[in-house]
Amino acid sequence: MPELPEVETVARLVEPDVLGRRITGFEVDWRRTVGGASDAALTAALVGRRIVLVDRRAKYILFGLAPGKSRTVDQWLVVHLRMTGRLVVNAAKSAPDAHRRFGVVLGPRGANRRLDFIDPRKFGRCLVAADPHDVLPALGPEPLGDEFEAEGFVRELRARRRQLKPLLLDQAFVAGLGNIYVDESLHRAGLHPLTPGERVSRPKARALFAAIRAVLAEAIEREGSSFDTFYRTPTGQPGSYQHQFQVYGRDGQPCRTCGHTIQKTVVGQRGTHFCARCQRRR
DNA sequence: AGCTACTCCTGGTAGC
DNA sequence: TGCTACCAGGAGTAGC
Repeated sequence: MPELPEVETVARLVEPDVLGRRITGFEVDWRRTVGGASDAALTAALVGRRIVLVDRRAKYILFGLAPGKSRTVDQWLVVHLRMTGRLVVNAAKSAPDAHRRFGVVLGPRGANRRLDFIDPRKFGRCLVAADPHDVLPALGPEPLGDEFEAEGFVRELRARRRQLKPLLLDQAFVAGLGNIYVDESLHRAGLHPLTPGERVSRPKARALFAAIRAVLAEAIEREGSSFDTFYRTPTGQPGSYQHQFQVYGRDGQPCRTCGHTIQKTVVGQRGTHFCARCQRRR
């Protein structure tokens, strides 16, 4: 599932193909993907503007749009891939994928292009807004950014009664983590997913802070994780971090640290993988 | 505050 | 082989 490393990879790889291009049109295949926005509203927000920046916040990809020859962003295209969303840049005249839900036609800079949003399960969203805050929910710090620092994290974590698994999945607590990287981070830090935040020692909380950053950075280096047919980079390549998984999807297999069998349970309706020996419950 | 349950979706797979 | 039933899961929302 696209989480921070996958979204970061998509944003980085799609950027050179779209930056500086002007939007000349769009094609809506599934209205709900654009939040129900009318063609008139989409035309007003998109057509005639140029993509002048590509950014990421949490699991959102942000396209900054500027009118005319301006470089000042006055509209945003905000994309969330959710479970099965993909972004691909195609030739403007090519036949769209059967699962395409939305396409943005990009005008001349060489051959015309089209930014296609492909999403078999239709959970993803492509929203337009004059201010991203109008469509983004409350989001915690970027785990790889400067605003994410150890002391603050330790303090916040130990102030919560919530279990670590749902707490780390909460985008308002830390932004960008999803099911895979929460399980991997907890294993690396040696913390049981059901441990309440307030029961985590200071050293363990620091270890978790470091684990989150290390896991995410390594996953970005490997362009994310691909273990089913869904996540691919915009060039069609799978990521390779799935080969580094210590617990996710490894239930029934031996822990690479201690040999104990990896378990899978359900926590808050989410499949949760852990090693009961490396991640003791206290 | 924070829990559970439900919703949105469909490709893949298990079971028969 | 062919059918049905069920599952995965990010995040928003409702109800408690």
